[in-house]
Amino acid sequence: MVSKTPDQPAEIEIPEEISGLRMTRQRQEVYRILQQDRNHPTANDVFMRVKDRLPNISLATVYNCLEALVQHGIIRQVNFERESSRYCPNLSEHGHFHDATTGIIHDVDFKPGISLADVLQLPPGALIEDVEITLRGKIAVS
Amino acid sequence: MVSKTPDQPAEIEIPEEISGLRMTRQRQEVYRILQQDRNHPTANDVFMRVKDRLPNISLATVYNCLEALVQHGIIRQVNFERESSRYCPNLSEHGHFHDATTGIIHDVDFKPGISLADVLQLPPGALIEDVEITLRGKIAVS
DNA sequence: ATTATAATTGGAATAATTCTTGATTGAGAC
DNA sequence: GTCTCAATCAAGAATTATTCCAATTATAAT
Repeated sequence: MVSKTPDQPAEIEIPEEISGLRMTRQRQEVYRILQQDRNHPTANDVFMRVKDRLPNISLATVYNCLEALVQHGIIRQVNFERESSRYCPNLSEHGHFHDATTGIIHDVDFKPGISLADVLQLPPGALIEDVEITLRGKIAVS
Repeated sequence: MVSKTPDQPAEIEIPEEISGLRMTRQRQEVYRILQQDRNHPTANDVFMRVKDRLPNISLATVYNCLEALVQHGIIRQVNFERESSRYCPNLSEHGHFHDATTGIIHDVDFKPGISLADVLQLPPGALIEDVEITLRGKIAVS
């Protein structure tokens, strides 16, 4: 797995509180990693990386932090089939394309001006709270 | 959980072989239940129901049957968040709306003439093999 | 400083699913 | 009909991601 994170990443300023969530040191570091590693890491991926800065952090805490961030709408949880959940700081409405060849997960945006509700025949009165669009396939080599 | 299955459902004819998969008794009964119970049952739901006809079947066999049917494109596996997988005999391209109030899962079709590839900005060369669209929300009472 | 509240930790527990192994079945050859 | 072989099935053990729990630590409020 290739990481694009530079050795000395520009520090990301993280406020003490986001959306009413107290940003403890652990939550800050977990969030920072998601900002830096855009490859949709799993909880365990985050755990391994966060230990560089917080050697005593536990996996349970990473799960707790991720859950708190998800609950407060600061990050999103992404599921592929029955694999480990992955986490993503991109809050815009978007889907994910999972390249079966490389394992890379690409964010997929809607074409401009299009929303999912425009193209689906939803049950009458349906109020959507959450959407998950996952695509799996290959990228043809040209 | 309410079942809409009548007590004496019309028997469904199931061929001996579908898509090259030998339709054993166990696979037939598992498939029959999916045809009859359109509420997207879990493996365990299927297991409990199939025992009426095959009292000696094991849960592992239900999993094996479901996997074989999925592999051969006879049914689809549907995942919601990290819950148990559910299974669905509707093979047309469609999504699922999970009503958080009732727990009911509704199939959601595309508006006529629209396909997902029309509305997404896919990575160049992407060949989609599988799509999963899951919506979660509530249905407003009018 | 004291108290109350919330967060963290490490390990145990859970639950869905998969794996393993041996028994059974069924289709075709004879 | 029965023999053979591969596929399938059954039962329980194993796995794995995740959650829970109880004890400790940190933070905030008074």
